[in-house]
Amino acid sequence: MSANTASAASSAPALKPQGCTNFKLRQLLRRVSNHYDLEVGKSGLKTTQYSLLSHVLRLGPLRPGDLARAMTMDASTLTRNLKPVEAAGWVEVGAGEDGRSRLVSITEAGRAKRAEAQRHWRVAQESLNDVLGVERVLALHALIDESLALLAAPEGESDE
Amino acid sequence: MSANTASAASSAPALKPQGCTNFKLRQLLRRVSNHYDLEVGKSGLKTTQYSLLSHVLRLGPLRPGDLARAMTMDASTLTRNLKPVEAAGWVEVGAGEDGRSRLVSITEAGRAKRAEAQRHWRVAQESLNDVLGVERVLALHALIDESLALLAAPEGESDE
DNA sequence: GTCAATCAATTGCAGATACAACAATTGTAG
DNA sequence: CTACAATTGTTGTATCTGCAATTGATTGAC
Repeated sequence: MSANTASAASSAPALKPQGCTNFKLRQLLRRVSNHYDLEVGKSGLKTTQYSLLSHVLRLGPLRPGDLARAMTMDASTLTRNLKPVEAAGWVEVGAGEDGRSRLVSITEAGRAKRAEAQRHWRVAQESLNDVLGVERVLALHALIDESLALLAAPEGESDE
Repeated sequence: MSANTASAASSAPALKPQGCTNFKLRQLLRRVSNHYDLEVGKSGLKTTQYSLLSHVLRLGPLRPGDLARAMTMDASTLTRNLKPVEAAGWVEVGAGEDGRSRLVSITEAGRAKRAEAQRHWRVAQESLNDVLGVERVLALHALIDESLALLAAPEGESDE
């Protein structure tokens, strides 16, 4: 795996990456977000809200904490992101088993809105595939997935 | 799911990308941002502020609009992001030639702070290179740069 | 049975992001 | 010289983001 500095490789002069990965990612996200929002926004959903609804739909009723973990975001961020979506009646946040935990579920209106937004999302995704080229998008996805796996949460969910 | 993923797209019918590029990018940015912030934060700068300072340093005194364009962000975002950095005395926003335009420049304190932060940034970048592998980071940078070029701003910045 | 440690979620705080609307200035046509 | 368009930047509004501290509830230790 860690083929570090392939010794005397013919084509790998082992150049160091130039520029800041964080900044580059931010730049790209801004552009890509804008691209999706232009399309998904037609449904009245922000693309972030579409992602949120999709996760709640797929992962069924679940606790906020688990949802946040599944989406790789801070629990407090999720709490706030749920607010407008809940206010719109697209999700419900009810009581969980514990008195401390809750359960997030999608509503009927949420299902409908999500389905509507999905059509727009698909257009946006196809359009992105066209602009960037399917192979590039595939490569990007693969890199992101690999990177996410390597940058696992600081939390210890493995053995302990 | 399929066990293929041979990647070689020589003649394959090109499978479609799975998942939402926007969401994936957001996930990765969250993790990567956190990674940088843990290190750069030691200098008292957010990584975004480090990027801002670096651009002001490199592009010399320049107008907010030009800076925003260079950083691929909305002008209004820049206005606000400048606030805390200006309040800390790291940049100055003075009058431009026009009565309407201004000029953003880095201060001495800003230069010092940026140099300090740069040392931390370098640690974070090297660390990221280690965790992800230099080749992966290089590939990611290349993909991002290509994608940014293809997703050029809607504005007409043609001919130059 | 009581109290501390733990867990789940929220709130305080600070910043990042952008679209739309606005204000100020400058350029230009008439 | 005036009225209108174009340029430049900032606010209003809304959302996204996360760390630290807090609230509320459960569990574990004694």
